[in-house]
Amino acid sequence: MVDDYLAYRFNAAMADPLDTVFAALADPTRRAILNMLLEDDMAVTDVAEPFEMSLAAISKHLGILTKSGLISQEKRGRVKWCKLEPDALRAASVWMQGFGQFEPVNLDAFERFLEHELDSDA
Amino acid sequence: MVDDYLAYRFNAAMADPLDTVFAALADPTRRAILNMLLEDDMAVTDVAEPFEMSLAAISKHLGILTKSGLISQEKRGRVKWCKLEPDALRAASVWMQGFGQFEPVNLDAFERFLEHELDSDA
DNA sequence: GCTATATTCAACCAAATGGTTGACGATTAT
DNA sequence: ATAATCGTCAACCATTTGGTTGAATATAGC
Repeated sequence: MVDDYLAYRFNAAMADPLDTVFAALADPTRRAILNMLLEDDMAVTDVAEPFEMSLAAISKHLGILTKSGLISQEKRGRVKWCKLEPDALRAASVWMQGFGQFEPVNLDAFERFLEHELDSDA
Repeated sequence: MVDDYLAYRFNAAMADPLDTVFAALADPTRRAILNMLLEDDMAVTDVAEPFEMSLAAISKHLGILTKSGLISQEKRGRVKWCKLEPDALRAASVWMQGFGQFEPVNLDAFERFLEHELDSDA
């Protein structure tokens, strides 16, 4: 049907992208990583440096972020570069817009949130 | 310090609101519930009706949504009314805006997403 | 060819998540 | 008073999550 052409479907095998994106965002370590990548692309080791957990743990977090599409990883030589993929947030953002007409972004509030994130996570 | 006055902090006891909001949004059942409440306030039993799971399970989901602030519950008589609280999304929305200047909401895309959500979840 | 660096893999663990069922407390209706 | 309805609680279960450690696999440098 025409509907199926426009509104693509998910079978049991593939999870709704919103599931994985929101789940990825639910972890403070992962949000902190996204904030770091906002500044610049980074190697896995460098991403891990400020955190008090093992490199393997960060590697897992990066894997989750990659599966969700929020970042991409490209291996050049022996280092794997992590790059923010902000487009992946668009679906989630669009979904959220349905729940109220938010006033245009308040930059003060945004700065406070960013600040809090960096303080408490990194 | 002045900073602490403006940028309020979280101790180990209280979780970052973003944690709970994003975690709440990561579950398709809970997103479907939010979509239902977008239409109207509903009693717990009525929320549960379209789902293929127990009332107790839905009650738990509603508890999680309430803790996250995404909905509120008010008991009148023997029925507990559930009400959408879209303000809780604002923090998350603001946080997400930091990751790219999304073009103004595309309503076509939004409708497709809503449609997909309703089809696959309910 | 060795050695150091970058990253992942595999096995394991504790805690959290999402569901079930059955009993229970409140409230409403007969 | 008794019965039906609304919703939660408690105990349980399987699976997922977020972390650890130690070994393994590239790749780069000497």
